[in-house]
Amino acid sequence: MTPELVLQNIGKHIALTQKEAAYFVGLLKEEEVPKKGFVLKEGQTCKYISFVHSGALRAYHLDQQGREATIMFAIADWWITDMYCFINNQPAMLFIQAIEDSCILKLSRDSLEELYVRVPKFERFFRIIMQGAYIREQLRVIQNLSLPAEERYDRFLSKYPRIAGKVTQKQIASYLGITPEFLSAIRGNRSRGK
Amino acid sequence: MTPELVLQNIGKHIALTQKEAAYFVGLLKEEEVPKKGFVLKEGQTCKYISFVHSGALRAYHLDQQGREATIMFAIADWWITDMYCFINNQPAMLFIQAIEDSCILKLSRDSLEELYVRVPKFERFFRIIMQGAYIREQLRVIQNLSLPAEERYDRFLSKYPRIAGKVTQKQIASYLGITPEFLSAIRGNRSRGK
DNA sequence: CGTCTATTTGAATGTACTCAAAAGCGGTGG
DNA sequence: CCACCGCTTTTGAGTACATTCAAATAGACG
Repeated sequence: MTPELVLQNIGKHIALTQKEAAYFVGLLKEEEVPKKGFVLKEGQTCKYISFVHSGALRAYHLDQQGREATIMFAIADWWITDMYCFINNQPAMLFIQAIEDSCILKLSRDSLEELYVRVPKFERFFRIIMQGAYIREQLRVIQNLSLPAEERYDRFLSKYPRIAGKVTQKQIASYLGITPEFLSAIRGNRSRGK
Repeated sequence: MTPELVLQNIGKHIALTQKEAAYFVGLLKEEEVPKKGFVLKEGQTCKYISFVHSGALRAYHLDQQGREATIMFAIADWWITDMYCFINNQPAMLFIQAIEDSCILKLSRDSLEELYVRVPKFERFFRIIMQGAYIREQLRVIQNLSLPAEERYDRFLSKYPRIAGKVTQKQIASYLGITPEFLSAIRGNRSRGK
């Protein structure tokens, strides 16, 4: 796996010298994750933030009644982790699982701290990443509060068409906060024209 | 109003020299906002991110049916803005209104960009602020998806006791994503011991 | 092929909403 | 200081959106 994609991802927001790029790449750990393999399980220490080089991952939370709530999907060119636990060194609340065979680049918390010191431009890079993540979550909260399930489904499809093609309806339902049965009903109405 | 509180807020994450602090303070614009006054209205350009020096603000979104969804509350020592619109120069989606007489310090987008260039430590500061905001929103999404209204209410009270004391039930209901009538019913059950 | 899981369908149920009206509370002006 | 007005909160009846449970069908994978 060449590090081109991740360097390109970073290049969208900051410019690195050859040396800086080489140093950064040296901090990354490659990992191949087979479909259904776990990058993180609840209760483990979340040591890494991961860049998805190829494939697709899903982060979800299991509640007391054993129901899954999908927190996010990540396809190629996205970053994913259990941010709360990564930052606060807490046992993970989330499972992160491969939806298809995937290839990721992991950056540990310690490496990241070192990176911030050695190449402060990365403070900017991750400021922009965090900002984007915050905005997306906030838009999601607004939509969850103010739109009915059917419209949330529409918006999901139009906002994330590439993801929609890779995941099951059950997973979409758990992202939208509804049951698979109800999502099926929504789709049923729709195809019958009403 | 002395700038001590905001400097202390920043001092939690980065250390500034006298000069840097003075430069930063020079970028801020003070504003007194009376109870029920607006810091931002939907459709306006959101030019500022605001630090709450005293008082309390509420950000909310109005949907097509005219229902309010409360996005966040901010009391002294918090930062607030319509982040999506602040960052992307879009017309505001949110109203930001004072819940009580408040005093805020506003930092414009242009000033902030300049600040990032002149004092790059602020990249770190806002990286940490954004990170915290992202984590809070993500936890909120998890709880909205996996907890019933009654438990979300409990958690709100225990997580934000200082806010709970300042706001109406109607506002709490709109933060939790339920109607005021239903929140009232929850509270009714509770006081009757069940 | 056969097994496992995802999806669909339908009936019964529950959680939360709407609408309406009464009661409470806070602020304002006479 | 009290009376009134407007808004919040409570209460209740009827309703709607979404869930649960169960079973049938369809797809994916070894």
